Amino acid sequence: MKIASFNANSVRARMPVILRWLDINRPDVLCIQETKVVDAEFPSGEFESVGYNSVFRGEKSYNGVAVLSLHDIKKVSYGFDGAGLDEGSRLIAVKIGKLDIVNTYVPQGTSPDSPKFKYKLEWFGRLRDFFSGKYKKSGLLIWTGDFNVAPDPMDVHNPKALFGHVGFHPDEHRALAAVRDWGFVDIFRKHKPGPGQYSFWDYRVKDSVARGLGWRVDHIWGTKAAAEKSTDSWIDGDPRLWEKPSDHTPVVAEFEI
DNA sequence: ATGGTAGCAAGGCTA
Repeated sequence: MKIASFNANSVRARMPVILRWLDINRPDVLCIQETKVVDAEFPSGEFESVGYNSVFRGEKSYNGVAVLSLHDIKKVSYGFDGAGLDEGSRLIAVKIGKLDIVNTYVPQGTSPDSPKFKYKLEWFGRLRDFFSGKYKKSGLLIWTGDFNVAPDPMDVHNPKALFGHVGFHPDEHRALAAVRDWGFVDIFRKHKPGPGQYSFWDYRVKDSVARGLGWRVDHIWGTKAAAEKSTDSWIDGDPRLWEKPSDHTPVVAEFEI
């Protein structure tokens, strides 16, 4: 089973990139964030025509999450409450085969002095409660998506300069670690322990990709049982270099399931 | 990288 996560920064603007990447890689599951589209306009027909089922929850202009799969997508729920009345467009949970999969677009936080930053920290707390209330630590659970946090100094290109910035702030590290300590393993890091591996390069930084000015904020984590089933994980930097790219690129993990 | 680019949607917000 090959599972991938991609912050598309608009699913409609990114259709050529997504379809090209699906054609090359044929993942069993693709989790998408920042779809930026209401459900009525989600391009499910285009995905279906290339073999992918899809479930999704979005809103106008902002946020939005989706899961595409070659297989049946079961036990679909939206947001922390399951119905999507609260945070429906940032969290979608599914079951595909033996794997429970939770796809999140964590609030970005804007800046540490913003109310949105506090909201981001609280969001991680609600997410931990969501996991502890709905899943077993011993189960086969994957948490993936844009976490909007680089967990470790090696996950940013300049940890000294960026320390304390949104995305690499000690309060975020504590909040993320509290979710991790419920029972998650960083599956990418299990397979690729070295530095310099990024999933996001800011559009606003000139030649950010060529100059290596990236961040690793997109993740595939799993319970111990899921991590033990993983056989490899990598970041595919190619789509960030294609025409009309997202500012993120896909992260992938394979499982012997 | 305190400036810059991209997306949505039609001006300003979000990232």
